[in-house]
Amino acid sequence: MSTKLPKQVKLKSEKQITLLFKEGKSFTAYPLRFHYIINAKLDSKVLFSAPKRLFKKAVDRNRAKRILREGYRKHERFKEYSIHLAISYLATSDLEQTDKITAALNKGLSELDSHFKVR
RNA sequence: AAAGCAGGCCACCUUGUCGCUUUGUGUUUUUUGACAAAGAGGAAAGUCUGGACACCAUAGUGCAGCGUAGCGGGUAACACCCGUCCAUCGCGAGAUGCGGACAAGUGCAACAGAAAGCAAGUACAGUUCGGCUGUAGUGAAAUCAGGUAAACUCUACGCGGUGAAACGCCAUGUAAACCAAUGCUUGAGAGCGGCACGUUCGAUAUUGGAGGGUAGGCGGUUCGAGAAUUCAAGUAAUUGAAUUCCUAGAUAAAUGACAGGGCUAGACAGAAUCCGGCUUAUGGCCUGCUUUUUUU
Repeated sequence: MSTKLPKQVKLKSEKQITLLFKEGKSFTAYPLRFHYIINAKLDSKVLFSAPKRLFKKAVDRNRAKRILREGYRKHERFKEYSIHLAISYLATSDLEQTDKITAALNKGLSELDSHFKVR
């Protein structure tokens, strides 16, 4: 596995997304919120979101999602997991502090790791 | 030099590594993987306007409604642009536009005045003896072709609706629903945007076909009122000709990260069918001009 993140890995289907947010489990690692479904039949797929409610400008939404995607891209192991994952950015500002965000991302991902291993 | 006016240009640059989207090359059963090229804006924004395009009838007629408004020109079109007159503002460079019509009708008008329309009328003079005419007096204006249309109104010109989630196709495909043809009687009702006209369709039967919803894919979709350069016409907006170029095309939505250098900081801000404009947000550079002051 490499550090690539091609199109196929993104979660796109509207049905699967609504299922993920409705049925999936979730936890928070401020300023991020993780939703996930673990199922052996699933391919690993991920989506990143930044709500329009909190980020009025499209530039900021793009930036938040790019930071998350770049942080996730470095973690190769998740691409082999059978998981559908959504990572949402739920703070209003502080997009400049990329360190904090990536730290939160790492924390959340390691927590997710533990969840996965329990299964 | 300071303050100001107008116009134009740029939108941090660069090297390396990793990563994203599209296209091409070539490999492979296919996928993956490889290499190469290209990859956000001047406002991509607000959705305020004018079109193209698609469907509803080839988008019709009258009324209503809405928009525009000196004059001339430009344009696919416009509420936009150019020229020019006028008005207002500014010492000025310049800026702004609420600039059609009050010889159709209705309405409105501070103060003054008898009176600013339906009711009156002071003084003097003239007189064809009629409140007929003139002068004085108030006022911007006095019985009249005064003012006012960011008052109703009138005139001229323009305007049908919906909006890329339009629309066309593929695949999946259960039922009374959908479509076509034939037949039949009443023409209920529907397209139809506010009304009327007009026009198209139109209930139940038979036969044939495969439609709608949901999820998915392809097209529409980026070659265009296109860009650059030169020449010509025009005061200009703009137009014509020649040559060259192809310049984002995503779809839970592609441009990012890390490290180094220049100068350490680098604004507003992210395409979503496509063009013309307007408006708003915003960093910097340049050019011309105006006023004031100083020096020669």
